[in-house]
Amino acid sequence: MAGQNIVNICDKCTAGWKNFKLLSKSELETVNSNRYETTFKPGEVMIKQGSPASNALFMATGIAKSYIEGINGKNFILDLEKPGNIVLGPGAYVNSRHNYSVAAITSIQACFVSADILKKISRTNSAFAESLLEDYCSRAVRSHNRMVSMAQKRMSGRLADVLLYLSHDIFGRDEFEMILTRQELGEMTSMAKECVVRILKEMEDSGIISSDTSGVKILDKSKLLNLSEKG
Amino acid sequence: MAGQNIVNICDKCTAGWKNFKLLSKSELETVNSNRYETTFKPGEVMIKQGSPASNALFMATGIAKSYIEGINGKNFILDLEKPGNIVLGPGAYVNSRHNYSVAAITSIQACFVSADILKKISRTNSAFAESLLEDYCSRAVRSHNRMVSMAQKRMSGRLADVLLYLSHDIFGRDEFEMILTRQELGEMTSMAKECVVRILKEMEDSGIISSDTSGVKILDKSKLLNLSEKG
DNA sequence: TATTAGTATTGATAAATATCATTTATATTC
DNA sequence: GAATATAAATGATATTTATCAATACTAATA
Repeated sequence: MAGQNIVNICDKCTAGWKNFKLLSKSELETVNSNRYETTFKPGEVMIKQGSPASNALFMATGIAKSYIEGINGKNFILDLEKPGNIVLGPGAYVNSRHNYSVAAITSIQACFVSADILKKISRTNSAFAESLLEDYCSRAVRSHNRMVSMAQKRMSGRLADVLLYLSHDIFGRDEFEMILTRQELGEMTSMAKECVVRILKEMEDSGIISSDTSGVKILDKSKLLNLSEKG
Repeated sequence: MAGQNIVNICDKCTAGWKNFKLLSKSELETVNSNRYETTFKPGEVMIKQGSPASNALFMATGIAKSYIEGINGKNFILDLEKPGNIVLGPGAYVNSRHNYSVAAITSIQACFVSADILKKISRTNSAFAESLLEDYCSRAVRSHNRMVSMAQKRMSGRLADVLLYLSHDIFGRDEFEMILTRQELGEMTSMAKECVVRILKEMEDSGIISSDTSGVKILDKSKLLNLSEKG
């Protein structure tokens, strides 16, 4: 088994996927004896778009980005992955290829588990299968929200959405480390990095946030929510 | 049972969802005796965003649009639904609410089936559960493609994508009836209806398509593909 | 047929956003 | 600590896209 044992057995892993508790003892043992712990440094690619979707990825620690390698080498960041997340892209059930890449943003500890084993378990454990459905569906709902944000909001609204996402869904705090570069913020919001800089400055000038390269603090959440809603 | 019997029993329905063949005789009977056939006129709302996700919708004939009612009454069209499609939005596995609306574009014959019954069957029939996973995953892959299209392509590229989608995925022909208004084409591509008009005209002027209000014919598919790729 | 409502079209203009060039800051490495 | 690379910031400008206003078209209906 590769790497140091950050998680001795899956059911005791502090970052265990919530749905692992749906597994029987023997199923858990199967998963446990077929997982590969790995660590990643910031920037390292964990899953490569186009490669066979043979493994799911469980995030134990750190933050990663799921992103599509699009046109002319431009990326589009679909989502951020945090501890407790399972990353088993939809390609696993479509063409057995990863349809997006995943790369480490911070240092990461993670486990790879065979997608075939998870699929097999889902065939005999219906609660587990349903939990996979719930996972895909949650991501679908979030995708839909992203699409509306992109289609119907102007830059400040889209950037407000990402700041609220970081604050609420990733860090759970109003003050957080800015783990994304301006470039990456642009790849999440469909805007040029220079525009990210300008809009952040505007938000700072109007007292909505305080911000430097390394962190953001939300000073006036209601104004930020207003920006998000008014587009 | 409401409406006239366009589909006598589900396993014989000519527009049957491909995954119905995974059901046992008794499961099929359960579905069959708990479905409600309905017809819709163009424009009628079949599923309303925000309402309880108590039913799935099976498309028997006609074309519908799945759309999110977004900001300031603006819609965003997620997808078109054609015969053979099942529409069981992801909300069914998230918060039991429909997270988007579905409305008839053409005249439509469809069946409603209880979402609870489908969920229940999926718990004992793992092949059926897996087919649901495949369905959600296919839609996820398409969502991702849409997002890249919106984020990284200019208007002509996005509109090319929609024309190719209509041609390839909905009609299966190079010449097809234009069932969407310019407004709706804009709601699929995130552009103003006036711009849709102008880009269509440009495509016509450059010999890529011929087009009038009622129909489109793709004259030069390679140029259209090129537009789609070059953004 | 006249009327009406919705849709499509067109041109002019305004607004939003991207790009380019340059400078400054920050971090990393030797 | 100097050298280098990467990211951030800034201003000027070009491009893209939306909006507005007006007109033409189409289809349904009284």
